[in-house]
Amino acid sequence: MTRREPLNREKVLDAALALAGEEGLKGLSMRKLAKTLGVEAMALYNHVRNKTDILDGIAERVYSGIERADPASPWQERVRVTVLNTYRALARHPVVPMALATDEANPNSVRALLPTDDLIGALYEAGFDGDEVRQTLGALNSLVFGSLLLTTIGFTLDRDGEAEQEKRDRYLRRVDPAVLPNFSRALPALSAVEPERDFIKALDILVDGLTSAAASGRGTA
Amino acid sequence: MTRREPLNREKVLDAALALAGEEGLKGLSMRKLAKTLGVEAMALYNHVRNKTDILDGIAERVYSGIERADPASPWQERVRVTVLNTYRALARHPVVPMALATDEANPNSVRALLPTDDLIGALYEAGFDGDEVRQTLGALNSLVFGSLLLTTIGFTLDRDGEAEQEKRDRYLRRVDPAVLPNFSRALPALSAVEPERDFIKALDILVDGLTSAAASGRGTA
DNA sequence: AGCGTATATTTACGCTGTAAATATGATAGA
DNA sequence: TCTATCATATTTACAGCGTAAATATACGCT
Repeated sequence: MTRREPLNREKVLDAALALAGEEGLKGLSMRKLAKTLGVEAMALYNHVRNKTDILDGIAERVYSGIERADPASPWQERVRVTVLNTYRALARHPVVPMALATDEANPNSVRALLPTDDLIGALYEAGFDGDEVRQTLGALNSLVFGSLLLTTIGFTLDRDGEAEQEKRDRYLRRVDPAVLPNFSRALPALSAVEPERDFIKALDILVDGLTSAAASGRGTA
Repeated sequence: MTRREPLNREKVLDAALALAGEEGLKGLSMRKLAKTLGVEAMALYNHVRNKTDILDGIAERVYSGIERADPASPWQERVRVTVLNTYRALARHPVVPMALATDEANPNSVRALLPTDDLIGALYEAGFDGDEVRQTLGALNSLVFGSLLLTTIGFTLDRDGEAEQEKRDRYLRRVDPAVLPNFSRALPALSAVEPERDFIKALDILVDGLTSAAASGRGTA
């Protein structure tokens, strides 16, 4: 009976990310998490302050995995790439936007703020002032978060194994064309096959808008 | 001792909306809700199927309160007004976007889908096809949700009475200008005084982008 | 050998949603 | 008026949650 090697913070966060990936945010509990590690719940508290600390940890980890844009590229490209990389990193771990949206987590490290710093840098370089930077940053973040959350919800498996998707279908099939004519016309096209493609289109519209705003702001065009 | 008049679904939903407004989504529990109604928790189940039903109910109620745009106005205006009215209705009850984002609620009634139907109608009128409608609708919804969630989080009171805002301030004051130069330059401007104004700016950029897309799509300009 | 230290477990508390059984009280019919 | 019915409210109970506190275990070091 050799003693298994002890737990540590990284292993706990690994397991938490994995469990949350399978069972969602609500499915991530200290007891279940401990079980996947072959340990009792309270053992986790030797490596992690509390559950919030776990959520902060995985948020921070995912944020730290965001690839940074080439600092030599023009500011529009830097904005586009940074935001898209943020989207992609978060899309791989939908728990993170969910935990942030419900205020259960906050990425705390400086490392996690680097992409935001890049973004702000690009916006300053475009000629925006502080207020415009805040407004634009908010718009970009909102689009990322909103897109991720909206595409995430409604696709988890239910307890009894029925996919939410089926329930949603059954519900949508009831839509009365007389009452919601446009909605029912659009129904067949409404489920996005490639959410990222849709996101990119919206992002491009936004970035184009920023370009015009920047140009007129500087009187350069 | 006159018998008090009985509960009903509407009163339960009223109280739920009020309690959630004061204590947030996590603070809304069956027991606390019952207490505000002077009743035991299980009494609620005579008027409401379960907690999800309550969340669905308040979501549906808030969605039903969205003011509809003038159907005679041009499609851009209809999009703008519908989306803005959605934002305003949800901003009055931040629990609703939160519950939707975490998949704890779904507005189920046809009445709640009317604004979306209006929106889709406007987009079809602009000349978009089904895929473009889905993509655009997603972008608009994402912006609404993202904006609301991002401005909601981080401003709730903590258990011990310290405002999150102070904690955030303390944290942000640590930001090292050498590591995050752009971030720390933008810091003073980063807290939005009027989130709705920022939202409108982003919305306008998006709607302008849609106008161009619609025009080029039809070859009208 | 024995002590200190890091790690893991046990037990317990107050909270959650809600199933099931019970109690209450107003109303309708005889 | 007495009683049966029925909607409503309460009580009790259970499994789950996060985590504080006390306890147990086992390793490295002197």
